[in-house]
Amino acid sequence: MVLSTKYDPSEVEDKWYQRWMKAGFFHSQPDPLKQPNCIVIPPPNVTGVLHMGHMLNNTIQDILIRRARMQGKEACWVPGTDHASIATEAKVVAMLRDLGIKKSDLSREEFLKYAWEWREKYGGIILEQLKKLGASCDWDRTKFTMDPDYYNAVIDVFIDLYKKGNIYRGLRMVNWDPVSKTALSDDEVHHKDVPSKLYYVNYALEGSSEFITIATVRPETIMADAAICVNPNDQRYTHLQGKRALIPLINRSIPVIADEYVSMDFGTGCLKVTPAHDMNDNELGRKHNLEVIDILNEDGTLNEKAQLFVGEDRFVARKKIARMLEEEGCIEKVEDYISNVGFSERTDAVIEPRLSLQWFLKMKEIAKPAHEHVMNDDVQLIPSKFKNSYNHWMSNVRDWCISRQLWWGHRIPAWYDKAGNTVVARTESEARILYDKAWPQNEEAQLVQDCDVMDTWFSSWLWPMAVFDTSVFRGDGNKGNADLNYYYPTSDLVTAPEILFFWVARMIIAGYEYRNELPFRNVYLTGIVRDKLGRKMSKQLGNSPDPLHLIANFGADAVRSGMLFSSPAGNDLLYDDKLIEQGRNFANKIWNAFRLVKSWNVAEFSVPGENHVAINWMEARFNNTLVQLDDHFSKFRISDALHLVYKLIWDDFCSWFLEMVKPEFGKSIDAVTFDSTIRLFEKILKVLHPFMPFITEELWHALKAREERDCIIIASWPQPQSFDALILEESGVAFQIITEVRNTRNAKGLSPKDPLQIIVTQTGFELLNSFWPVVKKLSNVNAVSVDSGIVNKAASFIINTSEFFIPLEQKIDTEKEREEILRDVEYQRGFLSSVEKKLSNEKFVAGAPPKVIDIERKKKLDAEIKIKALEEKLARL
RNA sequence: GGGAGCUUAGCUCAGCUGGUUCAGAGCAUCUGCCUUACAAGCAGAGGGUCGGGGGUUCGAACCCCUCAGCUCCCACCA
Repeated sequence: MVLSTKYDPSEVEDKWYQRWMKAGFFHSQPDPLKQPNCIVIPPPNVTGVLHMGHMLNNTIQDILIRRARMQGKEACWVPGTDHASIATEAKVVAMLRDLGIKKSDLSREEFLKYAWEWREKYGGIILEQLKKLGASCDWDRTKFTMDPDYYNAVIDVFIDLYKKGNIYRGLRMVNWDPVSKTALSDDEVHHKDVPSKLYYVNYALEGSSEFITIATVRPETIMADAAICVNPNDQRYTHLQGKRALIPLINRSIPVIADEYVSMDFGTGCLKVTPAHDMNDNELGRKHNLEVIDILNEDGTLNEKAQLFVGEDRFVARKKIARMLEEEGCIEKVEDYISNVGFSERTDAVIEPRLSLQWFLKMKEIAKPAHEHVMNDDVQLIPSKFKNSYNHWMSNVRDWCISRQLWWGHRIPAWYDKAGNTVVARTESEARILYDKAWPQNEEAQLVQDCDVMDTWFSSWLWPMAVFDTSVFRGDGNKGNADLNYYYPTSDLVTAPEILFFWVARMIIAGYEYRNELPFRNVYLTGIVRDKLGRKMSKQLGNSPDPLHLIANFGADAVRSGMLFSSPAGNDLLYDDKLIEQGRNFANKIWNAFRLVKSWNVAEFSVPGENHVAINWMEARFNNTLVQLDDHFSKFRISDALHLVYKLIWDDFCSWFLEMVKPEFGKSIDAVTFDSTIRLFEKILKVLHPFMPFITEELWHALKAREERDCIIIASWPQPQSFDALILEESGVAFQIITEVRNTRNAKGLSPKDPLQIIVTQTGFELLNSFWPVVKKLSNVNAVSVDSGIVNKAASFIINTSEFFIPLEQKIDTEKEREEILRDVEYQRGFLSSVEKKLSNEKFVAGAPPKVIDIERKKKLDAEIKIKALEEKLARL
């Protein structure tokens, strides 16, 4: 069979993925004889499509899980999707809009029906895409955060935390979108600078002719004012504290209070406090027990409490009020001002800070164990620099607003009567029982369930436990099922640093709350994938390549390794097509190494002869690399690990080893060398497998005939074996000589085909030991002679103080030679003098460790010998 | 405004406890090669005052101070 010189991944990849699935290699179940190694996937949005961030993330997880599997651990990678309430609901709303259906025209049940249909249709796409990448997930365990049992678990947790007194309902400022009439999370609000006006408004001081002037960009909110506030250290206003002022136009009396929050150098140093319509004012109001006067309707128009312009839109009202204030003479002046305004990501409406009833989880107590166990490294963050921001966040943790004004999600299990009496229960009938017990006199009262759903993170924070067992959250002392007890705590979590607080911290909190245990031991935080301009790759910007196209064009192996070439933990990955090409080229290199080996004729009864050195050397090199490789893995230096394997294959195996043992054209290879080569090739494929699963599996089978289930995916990870360090040292010398000879050829314009001669002293010969045959073969020297004498008319080079000569009668340019040697001597002298200076420094000799001094002495000696040799060489010319 | 981090070759980054060839790797560039596995390749080469300045030390890319520039997170000044 003629094999193409180009590796074609297209058929190979699908074929092997199917076979792995069919053989059940991804499947896992508790095995007491094996060590569990579990990763739960950060569940992608159910409506999502694969982007480059997912690719990187999941490649790393797959690498970890495949290596664990090969190490004989019970490797379990649990996949799944997140219902992503906000994102999904937005998509469904948009889809309905295209159909001419408004969400407001639908009942909750009707809307959810559409949402579930949508989920059925598109929810599995992203998981199918992961398969293309080669993700070796245990697909039988696929979980969705709104699976019925998962749904109930989330409800159970809400009820449990409510019973414990950790969940409460309260008024809070939210980002209100007056167009879609819903609260938004902070992430959905974008701040923009907009030119606006700063109005200086005079408030009359009660019982005085004096005025207080405040500065505001929102004069329409003066009717909601609850106080005027000055800085207590502001001597201009000391006399005002404790007095009262009158709101212009409506003449309502408000107190003048003092708080250091007010900056003295902004505006006039007097602040109007409007607790209902500003986040900071609200805090201030709470601190000073101010009245909250909400003058806005949910659509952004003014209500009766405003007294003026009732029913007018806030922006219309602003202009009218400003004019009215002007007419009344209450405006001191108006300045142009750039104000930072929040806009809705979805409707682009100006966000209105608005008070509303929301559910909260008290965080301070519940977060304590999660805080401690990260700080003491029970849960290890990689890279550890994230501990700092984790610490900062956990030290200042605020109560978590867990309700959202949406329909798609886990509905809050709270029921209210008309008076606002509240019961929390799993079902309406349970709620009824609780209610009747608590308010027996209200038998006839209607109970209505809360309309809101819970924050998405309030379900995904249970993920590492809930994927195995959703029954442990009932608070009935359930100790969990066999899977949970076996796989939990999981081993590693791989995710993006952006959600360290949203998700990771909360999973740790839930882990300690419901299992008194950490959810995972290591958190590997990947970087963000950016384009060449440093922008985050996103669908909106359209700057992200389609991962599936990349896989189709280059192969999953190439995409995986390409991304990994340049992505240290916690550092952003600057995406470049070049990276993927590098991955593809790498796959091709391996393919061609295979083609070479495949082409060999094996002579059955021959002896390895001189190939012994090559085989021993490659074994040593492999084992040496393996030790470093395992070390990199233990520290999650995945990119470094790949670089190591890359070098092992490209440089050591292909450039050196295969060239060493490659038979001359037309000749056959001896059986021992051939078998050793196959064995080494297998080992190399094994350590590459986690990174490039497809090509390694393909070649594993192409190298030799195998049993049905003898696949590399479950082959054993090689154990490092002791190796001959000396042989690596000797090879270093040999490789230097080969390079020098090649250089000489380059410099003298000689073809690699022209055989050369090397003459060397006895000490030089000993340096090489068994590597002479290798040198002869790879540098194409046909003879090596040992001579203690000096060779004239020769190119020469010095390695470890021994001089090597290549006789080249005609080709020597004495002048050029002399210049080069002089330059070298000069360098060596400079080096020597710096070493001597160091050694003659008493403080150095007294202070430095003996090891370091010995090294310096040796450097001195070597330099002296080298200079002597160079000078002799010079004399000869 | 609060917090964290970064600055090393043209680019992306390693450099672990201050001490061997420690100034590195990959990519890119340049030179010569279609040599019988691979031009998606082979053999070589050049390229850096380790952001600036100061200090500690026998010794600093690494520790301290300072200045400059960049990035991220949190809170966003009426």
